[in-house]
Amino acid sequence: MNIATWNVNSLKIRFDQVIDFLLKNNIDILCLQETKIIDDNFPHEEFSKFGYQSYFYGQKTYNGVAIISRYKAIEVTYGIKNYIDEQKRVVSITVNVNNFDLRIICVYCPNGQSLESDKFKYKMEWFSHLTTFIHNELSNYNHLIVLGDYNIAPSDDDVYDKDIWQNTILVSKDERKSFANLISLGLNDLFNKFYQPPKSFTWWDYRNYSFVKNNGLRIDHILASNDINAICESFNINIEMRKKERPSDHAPVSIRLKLDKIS
DNA sequence: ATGTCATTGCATCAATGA
Repeated sequence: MNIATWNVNSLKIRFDQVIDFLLKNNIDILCLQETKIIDDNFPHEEFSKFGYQSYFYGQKTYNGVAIISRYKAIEVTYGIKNYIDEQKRVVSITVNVNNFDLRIICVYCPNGQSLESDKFKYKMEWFSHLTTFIHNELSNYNHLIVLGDYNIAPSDDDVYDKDIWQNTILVSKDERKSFANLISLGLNDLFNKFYQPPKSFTWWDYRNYSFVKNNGLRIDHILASNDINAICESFNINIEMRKKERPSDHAPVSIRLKLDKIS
């Protein structure tokens, strides 16, 4: 089973690339962020032509998340439970595979803009509510994956230049502490399960020839409970999608699970 | 280089967010 996450920066612009990615990589479940499309305009019929169900939570202009799945959801949750947020950043589904419930939580964390910004306060508050939500979800689901654009580079290894990326948004102590705290609930960053080449990133700024210089950050993550960690057999950053004409500024990130080993 | 890209409003570009 192949599961992926991708900040597409407008589903309208990137729809054909999404289909291409799904089919070429035999993706079963794909989490999307920054769909930037209202629910009335979501192309669920187009996805269904390719055999996928869509679960979406969008708004005008900004944010917007969706899960594209070959498995029909037996449960869908919109947003973070017990947190009123007008920004559409989280959608979750439960699917039943081999008689096990698999919980998929698609997240688009706030960017925060700068450490002095009110948006940074929102980012930290939002992350705290996310952490409470995941804590609760982990007590209900043994097979759980939280994946998406976290807008946090967890360590200095996750930035192309640690002197430039120091005490700024996306790398600050507070953000890294929040991320580590989320992990400590009982999650595994699946990136760390396998050997990865140095300077592996998932996002490159559109400006300054960042991609050709590999001036990137690793801010898109797939976090999973121990039971999922145990059956994960590969982790990949699908960098080829970033090389395409008119790409998203993020590359998709994907994992493969060995379902016959699920327990 | 604050160097790109996508969206919106009311526009044939400026403002905004990332």
